[in-house]
Amino acid sequence: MKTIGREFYNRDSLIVARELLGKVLVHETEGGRISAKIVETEAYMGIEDKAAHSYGGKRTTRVEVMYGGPGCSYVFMIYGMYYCFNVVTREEGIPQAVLIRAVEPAEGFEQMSANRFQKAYHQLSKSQIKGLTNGPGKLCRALLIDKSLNGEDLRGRKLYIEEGEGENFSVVSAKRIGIDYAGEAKDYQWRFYIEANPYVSVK
DNA sequence: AACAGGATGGACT
DNA sequence: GTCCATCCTGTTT
Repeated sequence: MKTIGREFYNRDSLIVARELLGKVLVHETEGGRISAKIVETEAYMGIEDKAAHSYGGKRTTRVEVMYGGPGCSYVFMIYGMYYCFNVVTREEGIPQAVLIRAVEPAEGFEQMSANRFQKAYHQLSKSQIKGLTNGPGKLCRALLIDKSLNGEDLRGRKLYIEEGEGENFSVVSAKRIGIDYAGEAKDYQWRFYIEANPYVSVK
C-alpha cells in the first residue's frame, strides 16, 4: 500500500482532517505490525483557533513540532495518563495539526488487545471490543503511541499513514470534543467522522 | 441513559 | 498552584 506523501499534509487542517478519513495508520512495532483505519478526526487551525495549543502564536517546548514541516507527528500527554496523536499540517512556521480521535482496528488485534486490557482478543467483552480504539487516548494505548514518537516523520518506516481501500462513505461534521474553554471556537464544526462507523467516539 | 467523581503528571503561569 | 484536545467506574434515573 502507498504511503502518503508530504504534499498531502501541506494544506489547511480543515482539508486534511476530512481527507484522512479512510486512510490507514500503521505502527511497525517490535511485536509486529499494528494498523487501523482512521474514522474520526479534528482540525486545529493554529494561530487563530482558540482551541489550538498554538493559539495566538504560542510557541513552547510542547508545541514546537507544530511549527515544523508537514507530515510529522505531534504527541502530547493529557490528564497525566493518556497521549493524543496528531498529524502536523501546513508548511514550516504555520502551526496547524489534525487530531486523530478514533480508528478501526485492521491488523494486530492481539497486540492491541494486550496493550489495552492485558488480555487475548477472544477474551474481551463486547464493550471492551467496542472500546478498543474509539477515542484519542485509547487508540494511543492500543497502537503503542507515546511521547517517544513526538516529532516522528510520518513518511518513515516506523509510524506512517497509507492510502486506504478507497471505499465510499459519507462524512459527518460536528463540534469538537472537550474544548469548552475555547470561547466561540468551541462550536465550530471542525470534527469529522465516517457516518455510522461503530468506532467513532461521540456521535 | 445520564451524571458524578477520581486517577495522575507534565506543561504552563 | 492550576489546567487539561481523557477514560473508567460506580450510582442514579
